[in-house]
Amino acid sequence: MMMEHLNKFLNYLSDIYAISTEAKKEISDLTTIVHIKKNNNLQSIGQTCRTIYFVVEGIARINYFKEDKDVTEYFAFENDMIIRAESLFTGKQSHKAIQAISDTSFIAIPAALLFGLFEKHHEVERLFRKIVERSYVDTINRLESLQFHTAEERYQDLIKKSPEVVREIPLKYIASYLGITQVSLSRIRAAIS
Amino acid sequence: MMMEHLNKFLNYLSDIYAISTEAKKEISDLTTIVHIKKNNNLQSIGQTCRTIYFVVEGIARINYFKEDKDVTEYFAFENDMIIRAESLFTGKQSHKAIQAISDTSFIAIPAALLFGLFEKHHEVERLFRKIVERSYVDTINRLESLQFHTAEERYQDLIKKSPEVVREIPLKYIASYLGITQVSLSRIRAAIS
DNA sequence: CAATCTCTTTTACATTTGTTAAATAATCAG
DNA sequence: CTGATTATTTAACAAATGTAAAAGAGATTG
Repeated sequence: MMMEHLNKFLNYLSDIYAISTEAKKEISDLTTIVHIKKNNNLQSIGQTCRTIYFVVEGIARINYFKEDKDVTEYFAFENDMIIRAESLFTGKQSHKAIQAISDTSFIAIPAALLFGLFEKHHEVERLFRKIVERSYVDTINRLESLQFHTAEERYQDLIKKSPEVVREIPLKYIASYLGITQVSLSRIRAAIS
Repeated sequence: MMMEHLNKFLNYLSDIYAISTEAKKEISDLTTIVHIKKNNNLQSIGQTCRTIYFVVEGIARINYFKEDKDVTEYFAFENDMIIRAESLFTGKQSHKAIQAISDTSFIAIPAALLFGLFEKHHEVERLFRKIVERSYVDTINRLESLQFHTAEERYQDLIKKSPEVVREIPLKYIASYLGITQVSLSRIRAAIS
């Protein structure tokens, strides 16, 4: 485990909720680092998700197939958590994969071990609760955007909120993330420029 | 507080995560019951949400206005929690309201007091974490449905998963919940019958 | 029960988005 | 560098959804 990678993760955690040095140490002991090459999967479709990931470097996405079409559900950049929550929290198999969009380094934490820490360190459970709350709020906001904004509004919002997405991620992935086809996204891009 | 109402709520909690009698007692002490008449608001747009609700009886929804159009974000039936998470968890004002669709009885819990219990009763925080996790998973699943299913698929799914929605809720609310206009929903209904 | 109000459907037309295929541009491997 | 592969755009047409207005159905109230 490279120290600067781990520190990036610990800083991310501290910004959400400060925990004791002791707890940080025990969390650190659970981490391993995983390097995934561009376009390779970190996790495959069909597995039950039992691991929590954090992107130290690079870009990743959660994706699935809807009638042979590759749909991107979520993008994770440096300093983002990436969790297939619908599998981790239910114990059901995930029909989603985690894929590296560029060469990416992840910190991996076995969920069962992290959950084990909750018994001893109440504060770790609190930290994790806050992480889940944040992800939940992000998802609610995305739902609102998909529910009643036009595709063009959604694209403009994305440019504004995450310009790095449009700069660094293939448009084909962005299209399905926005809930439209690539052809439609091309048209929108042509119309607004 | 009517006893059977409180028991309904305590049973709901037990099904998610079993907690001690002591903790149950302390949660119970935080609850009040609120009756809201059909079409009236329990919470209005513009407030910061500081209360957690549970529907004991009746039907409620979370709604907001997008360019003068009334959009339903969420339906809550008997035995559902109803929380404006994007405000409660961020401290920001909510641009969403909670409205009773029929005469509805809610259990209300001041969030600050509940969060206060977390200090003394680790198990209460765990219970609440699990509630948030469930809501998060539900939202992820709805996101997936909005992202890449047709309006007709979304309507059919809703009938299958929640037939009571279509039976008991005005179609104008269902339309915006599905992300479409009422005219479009009428067409879909005509097409499939 | 009649009048009014609200909800739902229908119609006609405009707009957006999807589909398929082809053309162009960009990237990658040898 | 060059050919091959992959990504993006464009075009033409089909399908889905939106908009506005009106008609019909259902509920509510005096």
